[in-house]
Amino acid sequence: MQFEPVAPVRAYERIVEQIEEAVVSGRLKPGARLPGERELMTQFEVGRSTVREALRVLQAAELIRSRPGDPRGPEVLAASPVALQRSMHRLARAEHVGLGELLQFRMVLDGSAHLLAAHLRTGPDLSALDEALATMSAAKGYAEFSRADVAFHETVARAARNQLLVMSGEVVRGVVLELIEDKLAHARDQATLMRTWLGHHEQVRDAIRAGDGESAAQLARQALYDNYAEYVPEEERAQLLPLLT
Amino acid sequence: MQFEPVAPVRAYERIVEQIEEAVVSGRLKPGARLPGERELMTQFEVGRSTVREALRVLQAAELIRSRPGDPRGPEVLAASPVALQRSMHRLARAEHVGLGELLQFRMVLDGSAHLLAAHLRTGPDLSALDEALATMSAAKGYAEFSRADVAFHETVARAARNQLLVMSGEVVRGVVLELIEDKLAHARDQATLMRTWLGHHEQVRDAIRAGDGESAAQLARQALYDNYAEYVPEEERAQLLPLLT
DNA sequence: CCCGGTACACTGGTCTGACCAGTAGCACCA
DNA sequence: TGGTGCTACTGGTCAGACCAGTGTACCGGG
Repeated sequence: MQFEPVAPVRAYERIVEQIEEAVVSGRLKPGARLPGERELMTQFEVGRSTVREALRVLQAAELIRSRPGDPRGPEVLAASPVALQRSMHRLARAEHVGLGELLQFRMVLDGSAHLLAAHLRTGPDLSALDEALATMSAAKGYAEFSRADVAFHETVARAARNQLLVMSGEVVRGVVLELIEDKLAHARDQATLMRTWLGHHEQVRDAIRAGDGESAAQLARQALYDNYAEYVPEEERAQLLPLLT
Repeated sequence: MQFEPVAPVRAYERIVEQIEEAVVSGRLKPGARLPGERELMTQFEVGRSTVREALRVLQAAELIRSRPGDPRGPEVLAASPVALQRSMHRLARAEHVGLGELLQFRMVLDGSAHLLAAHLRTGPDLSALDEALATMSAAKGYAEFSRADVAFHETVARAARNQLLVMSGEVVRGVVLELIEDKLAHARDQATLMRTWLGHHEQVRDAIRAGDGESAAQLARQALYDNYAEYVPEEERAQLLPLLT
């Protein structure tokens, strides 16, 4: 016979549960408004501090947002990956996940996304890719180019028809960039960098158009390796190689 | 010239920042204790409710845990993926991420983990795999078998030397199982199921031992497809096929 | 000497009531 | 009609209080 540890259930937790259930199940749609705190405390029959702690938790989870002065009450937010991103970011820092692992993970995700995109892409996807490329080549300045680059990757991930891939990719991309953005900012020749990236992406686009998943994945992984591996500590670089076969 | 939206910074947020920084940077190690709430309110020079809201947020992020009555104060927790899991779970439900996407994502992660494991595995990894298999074949009852199965997958992921892969795998596995556990529980012949899984895993183990990454990845993905595809809605099943080449 | 029980100081959880800065919406005015 | 000032009300914060429950130090009995 196995028993489970028992912990007292706090009042604010019950409130979180109820509201979270309503939001996550879709009963409360994004943009909808919760009653104000004073109203909630009569509905739940608790003190305001208890209501507030519950709202704090929901706010930390990016489920709602509340601003002082708004008589319409706290707003229900659309699901977004930023909570996921925060969690992963924290975990990466706390567990001392190095750039090597991060890059390896991104090679896996991006590679798979490209593979799937090549097989599942539709006409509109291809147009979107062309458009993203055009934006990239028209970009002046590194900041703008970087935004366009993100858009390109998102387009690919979307073509792969998998939101998890889109979001995880987004998250890891963010964490990777955060770790090396200072190094990138001081890169000697940003113009050359941008031209190289653009060339890479055009190759990828062509492979996806041709439906050649293996090539697309291969190109994506190789491009990541070529551009970022120099920032990875020597001893971690070996574990990236199996992904380049 | 670009401006950014400005939002007032709440007092509790500043507290969260300070404590989170201390925890995530490792200045406060797991097991360490924070001062009690009354002590914190004098240190931060705020009221207790403000301190409490900050602690609530940190608690929701699984960074600390506090129990009433403990004179040692709130405890700093070790980094764990459960916060990540909660975020992903919420997102999966709210965005209506279907079983198809989930399974696809898991095929990507597990496949890559197996590929890497085959290339990077060491002697102890192989022993651990053998041990996990022994536990599986000795398991009596489905619950025990399932635990051993999880352990096997974790061993593989660990052999791949990538914590992100380990954790993401864990998360997705959890969500997938949650979605179909009821169907699985009523499966007609659990004994046969278990025997099939065991056979799959032995093949995988052999491929990893042989260093044949492609086969290991292939076997892992195929096994997932064979066992779970029947629960995936017909129209989503097509997008799994590109991963089975 | 060790051990089980007890008292106590203190913890976090919750409530009440209050004040403040700041907002949305409305009535008012030009 | 279009701007403008007022006002009711919001969330953020504080102070003080009570309670159930915990850890520990103390104490008495074996």
